Amino acid sequence: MPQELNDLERRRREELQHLRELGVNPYPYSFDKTHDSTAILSTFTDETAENFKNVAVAGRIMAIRRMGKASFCHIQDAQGRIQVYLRTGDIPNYDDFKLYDIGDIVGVKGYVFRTKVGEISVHATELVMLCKSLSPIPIAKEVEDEAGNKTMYDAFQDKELRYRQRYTDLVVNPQVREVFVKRSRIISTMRRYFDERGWLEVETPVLQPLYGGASARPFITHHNTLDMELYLRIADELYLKRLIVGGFEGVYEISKDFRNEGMDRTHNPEFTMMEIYVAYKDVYWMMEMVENLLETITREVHGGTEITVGEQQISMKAPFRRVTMLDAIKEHTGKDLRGVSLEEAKAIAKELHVDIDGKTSVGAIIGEIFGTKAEPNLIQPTYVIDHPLEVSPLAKTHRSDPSVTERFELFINGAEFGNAYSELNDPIDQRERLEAQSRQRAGGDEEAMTLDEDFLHALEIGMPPTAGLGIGIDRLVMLLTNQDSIRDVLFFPQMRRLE
RNA sequence: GAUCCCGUAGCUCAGCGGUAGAGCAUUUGACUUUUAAUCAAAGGGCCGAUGGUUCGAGACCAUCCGGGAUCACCA
Repeated sequence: MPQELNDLERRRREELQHLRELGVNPYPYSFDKTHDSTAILSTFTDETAENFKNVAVAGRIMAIRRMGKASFCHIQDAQGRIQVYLRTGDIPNYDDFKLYDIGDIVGVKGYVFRTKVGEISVHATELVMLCKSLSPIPIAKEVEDEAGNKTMYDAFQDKELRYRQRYTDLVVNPQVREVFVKRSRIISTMRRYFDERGWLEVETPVLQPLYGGASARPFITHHNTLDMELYLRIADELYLKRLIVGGFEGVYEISKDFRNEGMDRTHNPEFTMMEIYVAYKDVYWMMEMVENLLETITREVHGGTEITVGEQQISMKAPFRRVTMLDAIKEHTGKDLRGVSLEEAKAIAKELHVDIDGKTSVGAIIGEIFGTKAEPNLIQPTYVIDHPLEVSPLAKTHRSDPSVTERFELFINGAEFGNAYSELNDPIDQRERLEAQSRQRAGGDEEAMTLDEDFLHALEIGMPPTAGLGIGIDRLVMLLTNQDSIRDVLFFPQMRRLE
């Protein structure tokens, strides 16, 4: 990439050449580590020193302090940092060390000791270059005071560079690594929870001839051989339900969905969704499963159920509060919309200054009022239930109220974290609902669902009563790692192409 | 898509009409337990891009490129 080298880059290439002339391979094949940095730091004591006479550590040089005939450096491995002490006479290639830079990856063999000031360090008897770094990394110096507070000097914090060069970010900013380790643990805990209950992890098409299962605009692509348009999936739902039709009684998928919409703090065009469908269950069973799942994950990641998110203290302990959408609106606006006409609903929306442009049904207006007036206030985990029929085309009608559906959305810290239904399995009802969506589509609503004849055929074959759920994984990770931008929980967030 | 803010050395930033600056990093020298190591010296910049205003622009104006925040849409 860099055609024109700056001084620093030129110098490093000269050092590389110099090493080669000395017969050193700057890119050797392997190195036998015996210890991680933290394994040494956490177990070394003056009494156990005998066990540390012969250790081998490896990592990236993050700091160098040269004092003529002796030098210190810190190397960083996947676990942390450890100091290395190099002294002329103790290693044969001490003179080469001046060709080593911050950013190089080295292997060190030696014995562990404690310096005058008390820092546990490796006294090198062997020093090996494992990878000469040609492009300098930002230097961030970290100081720890007596109280253990760490101060970062000159941290690498330009967000654009951090996102575009996540590898550099990960090298320089150790706390970034933590977020992604937690992300991995959240997903693996969820997977284990499902697997233990016998639900099957499956994979369904990303490239779909029709898209459905959510309201969103898709990415469109083209298959050359078939000469047909394909859509990147916006949801997994319709394929997973086909598998329930096929006889699986519990299936889940954790994978990327794609939505061709705006990007901001909480939206990336590709994002990770978990969807699960369990036969013979309903949405009330699902609520108990989800609160138990999220409490389990929170305990696994935090060691407890209480978390801090921004200014908020949130308890992830089950059970979560349940409230109907109409009650939630009444609670936060004082307005009761039970049984209102379209005209009355419009009047209330206007009174509440809620923008309902393009909303043509009572249900859609109720959904809008809820989203604007009630949702932001739902800080502690709350199941909002009984959504209007019109905004829930894939959910079963409520068993005791035909105007609403058996559905919940889970809200935490004012944002949605999950969406679940008693899945609609009446094929005639489903056809009518999708036809209504088609009419909205014809009326110009680009996000209305398409009519998928094959999906309807599957329902005609017959799907058992089923509970289904979707959880946005990225947002769950944001919540449990206290990050306020989705870009900070994605290794490589979408960025505009550079010139 | 709209509004506001930002773009100066490898990194973090100052400079806001008058000869491009600091700290860290880099180079040279000194230093065999340092830790933002220290001490002395040096190098390093198309000031995001293109136009304009001006005797003179890093700074003021316009357009564009990139980023951030808020809003709209959604998960």
